[in-house]
Formats: sequence, structure tokens, C-alpha cells
Amino acid sequence: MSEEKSLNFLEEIIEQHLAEGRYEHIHTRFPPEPNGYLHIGHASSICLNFGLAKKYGGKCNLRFDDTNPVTEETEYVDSIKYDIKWLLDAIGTSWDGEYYASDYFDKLYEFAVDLIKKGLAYVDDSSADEIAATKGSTTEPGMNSPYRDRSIDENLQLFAGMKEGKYKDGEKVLRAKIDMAHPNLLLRDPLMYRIKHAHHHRTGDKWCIYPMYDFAHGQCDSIENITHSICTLEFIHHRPLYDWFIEKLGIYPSKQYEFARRNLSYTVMSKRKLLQLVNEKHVAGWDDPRMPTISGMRRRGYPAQAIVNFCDTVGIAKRENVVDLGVLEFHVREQLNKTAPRMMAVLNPVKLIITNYPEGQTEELDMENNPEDENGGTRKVPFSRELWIERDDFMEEPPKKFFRLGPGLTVRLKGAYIVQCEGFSKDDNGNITEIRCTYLPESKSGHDTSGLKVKGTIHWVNAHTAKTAEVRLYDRLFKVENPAAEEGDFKSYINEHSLQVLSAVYVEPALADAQPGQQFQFLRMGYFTVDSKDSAPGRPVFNRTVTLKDSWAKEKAKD
RNA sequence: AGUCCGAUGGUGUAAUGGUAGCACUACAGAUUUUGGUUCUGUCUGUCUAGGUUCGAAUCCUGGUCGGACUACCA
Repeated sequence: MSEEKSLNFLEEIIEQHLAEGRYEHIHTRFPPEPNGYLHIGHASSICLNFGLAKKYGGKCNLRFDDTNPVTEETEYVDSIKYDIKWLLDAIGTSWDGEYYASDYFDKLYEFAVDLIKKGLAYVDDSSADEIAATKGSTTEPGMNSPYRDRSIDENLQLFAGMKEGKYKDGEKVLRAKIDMAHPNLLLRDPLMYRIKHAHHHRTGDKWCIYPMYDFAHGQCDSIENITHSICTLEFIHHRPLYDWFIEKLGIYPSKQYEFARRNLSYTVMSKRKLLQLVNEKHVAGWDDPRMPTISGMRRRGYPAQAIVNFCDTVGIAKRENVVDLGVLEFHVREQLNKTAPRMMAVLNPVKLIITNYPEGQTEELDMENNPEDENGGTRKVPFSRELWIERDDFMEEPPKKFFRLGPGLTVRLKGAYIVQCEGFSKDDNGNITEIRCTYLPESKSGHDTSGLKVKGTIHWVNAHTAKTAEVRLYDRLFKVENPAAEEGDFKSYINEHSLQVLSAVYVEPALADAQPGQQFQFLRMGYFTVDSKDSAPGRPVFNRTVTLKDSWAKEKAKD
């Protein structure tokens, strides 16, 4: 009964490599740069690299690509590790080693010296502008640097001087001697080392020269015996360079494979843009629940398992893509539907008075915590004469197929009784201030002998025992599907209504003690999670994770 | 313009020379004390023009369209 699951192109490559005995085990790595928070695109890469290792009995390292001390910080290292662990727990695996490119700075320096000795690298005194100017273009070859033919001894001496701090930032660089006319611009004597008198988050002030990505990444892979170095498509032009360094150095031949990065509709994914949103305060931080970051999604209430399932079902390939946000939301609902206890909360309240219910009487009704969970159990919910119901659940002049309250209409109060609307009051502005109804005592939930069938069921909260809470309703961060592809500044497409704060929502009494991170389904309203930052004891803040599917809203929209 | 990569329903992803499938979405229906869930069904696709072949989404050639590259970032 084995279900044939088709392989993605990387799994095919790996299975072939394993089958032909090229590798006994695979070894992958996830190489984040600690200069920002991880986002959903990284989640794809995490699921891929760690998932592949798990599936084929291999290993996967965590390696921080920390070769640029100017932008990299320990804060980012910590958040990245936390996020990865959170996802890895859902996958059911863990990283096999925690490494840093900076662990290999000594080794990389030796590699550079080796290339100089082989006549394959030289110290260039040219300025950044000069190097750019002599680089050529896509249609024209570049020009050799006047320093290209220095002797090996001179290069050795100058490079040592660079390391010793004899020169200022930008005064000299070490370049590979390849071909200034190469059609691949990256092979036109690429930079290997630059001078940066900057404090590094791990090596401190030991170094004032730092390797460039191209001279670090492949060699780090090689040092760790990585078999399959998986990265995104934009590195495809780097592959010849990746191979060139490894070949000339004569070290373990790790191989690079590229896949298309994952894009999500109605958001942006580049770290540069996300950093801009944070710095310019368009959001409250990297973990703002509207951000496509792992930490934002966690705070929003997206389960790790939902993110992992999303990555798995969407898969990978090599073509440009924009995945519909709805797919992610589907997986979020799928998880939460199984796990989130149902509770009642009235977001936009209006008073409902049951005129024939005895004043001063309260009963405790048994309500099911989760119809999708056999072991969910029940809870007691107070019910009495005055309730809060949702303002949207009443219409003075209801259209056909409105299965809620209106003059003369009948609904069931969830878990309680069937009521019929008998009247309502309005203030001078025409706002409904109070709805009056009568109830059928014999229609009590679970003991209904009324024989009545009602079309609609609405939620409610008992007025005098209700607690208030803050609720934050989130919507997509951008108004357009692909902000990065639009004309002009992506920030002009920000959805200014992406956050709506409701400061006085009525909730069931039990909800007052909800703990940060706890998740609920507010009946008919959506899934909510207790905010981990802004909740206070006894006064939780609920973030709306995602709405429920709403076929009534769709029906209404048809008009 | 040079090099490289890509093109399958609205979206994402399979089919590796032999029935174009799956998921999401949309639509219709059944069930439902959440207009939720669940279940059933339906619609929609191989960029284009040639070629090879008994047979092409798949292989070949030309074209079209989209993307990446021209940082002392990764």
C-alpha cells in the first residue's frame, strides 16, 4: 500500500548519486547569514536541507555565514537558532553541528596563501571605483589591473601586510587571477579578501581582513565534507567560481545545486526590504505578526507544523513562482482545526435581552471544547437573561437567506436555547442599542424537545460574567499580490488597514486566564492566539491568526 | 546587447517517449447546534512554429515571453 510520492529534482539527483555509490551518505547544510531574521523563504530551505538529510539518513549542519562583521550581530544568531529549532521540532530532527564560517578564518587564510603561491591570486591596490570601472560589462570585456602581474613574493608580502593591519579599509584587496574577459562577470578576477577594520561578533578584533562570500562558502562546504550544497537560483552564476576555487585548492569537491526561492503573495521576502519595514516602523518589529518572518508567524499563531506542511506540499523547482497566501492559510487552519479549543468571544457587541428568562437566574451550560477532538472534553459556560451577541448577527431588514437575527427571526444560541427576536431599540443616530427576544425553555441544547429546526446558530457571551480583552485583527501587509514586481517604491503598496485593534472585546470568563502562546478558535470568528509580548496577567491580548472560511461573506459579496 | 536559467489549469507542483495527475482556489450538492469541519461532484492547463517518432509536456531546431548576473553584500 505504498503511496507513490513523486520526487523533486534534488531528490532524483540524490537518489541517483546514492544508487551509483558516489556518496555513501549525503551531507547538507543550512547557511544563514546572521544579519536579519529568518522568513518563510528560509523555512523552505530549512525543510529542504534538513528534510533531505533526514529522508536519506544523512546529516545537515547549521552554519552561520558570518563573513561580513559590519552587518552581522549575535542578536540575529540567537533568533535564527530559536526559529530553526522551532521548525526542526515539527520536522522531527535537529542539526548535526553548529558551525560558523568564522571558525574557518585561519584555514581560509591558508587557502588564500596557497592560491597566491600557485600564481592564482594577487593583491590589487585599485580602488573600488577603479575595479568597477575596469570590470567591463555584459557586452564588453574587462581590463587587467596594473597590479595583476606582481610577483608571488610581493603578493605574499602584501597579503601578510593586509592581515597585519598595515593598510586602511579599501586600500588593497586580494583577487583571484582568472580571466578579465570571461563572459561570466563573476570570473573576471573576483575579490577574495577585503580589508575591514571592524569588530566581529565572534572573532572580535583578531582579523581586519575578511573573505568574500565566494571565497568562503564553497571552502566551508568542503571543510565540512558537504556533499550537496543547496542554494537559491541567483547563485547559479557563482557555481563555476565555486568549482574553480575547490579545484585549484585541491580540496574536497562539494557540489552546488540551485532551486528557485519561494515567494508568497501579498508580502515581500528580501531581507533588505523587511529590514526597511522594521527600521521605518511600518511594522512593530521583525516579529510583528504581519511579517513573513518565522518569528512573526509564530507570534501570529501559525503552528510550526503548518509551515512545514506548507513547504512540503508546495515543493521546489527551478522556476519563478509566487505561491498564494491562501495555501499557507489552508495549512494553518488544517492544524488549528484539530487542536484549538473552541471558545466564544464577541468582537463587536450588542446587547441581547431574553425577556422571558427569569431575572437574576444563571445556569451553567455544558459546552463541547472541540468537536474535532474526541478527547477535547467539555466546559461550563454561564448563561443568563442578558447576553452580548455580534452586531453583525442582527439586521433590521434582513435579506433572504440571512440565517441570523432580525425582527421575528429565530436562531439557536450556541449550546443554549432557541430564541426568537421580538423587538429592538435604536439610539438617535439609528444604531441598534438593544435586541429583545424570547426563548423556548424546552429547546435547551442536548435536551431539545421543541421539535423546531432553525437555520442559524450564533455565538454569545453572558453579559454580567463577561471579561474584556484586546483583540488584534491582522490582514495582508500589502495591497498587491507581488509588491516587489510593481512600479516604484514597494512601500507605497502597504495595506494601511493591515492591523485593526479592538480594545474592548467580550470573552468567556475562562479566557481571562489564557496564557501567552495558547491558541483558540473563537466560534465563527477565526483562530486566535494569545500575544506573547503584550498580554498582561488577567488581560490577554488575542492575535487573530486566520479567519474561518466564510461562505456567507462570499454569498454577500455576490451582490 | 553578452552569458546563464526557466516556461504544464487562477496558483503551486507531478508525469523523465506511451491515459496530462495531485494540492490550493473557484463552482455545485450532501451533512452539520460554528454560513466552520467532513464528504461527493464539476470547471479550467502542456508558450509558439517546425522536426524526429507508430506515438512528444518530455528529444532536436528556430522564435516568443519571463527571470538572474555587471556590490570591497550574502
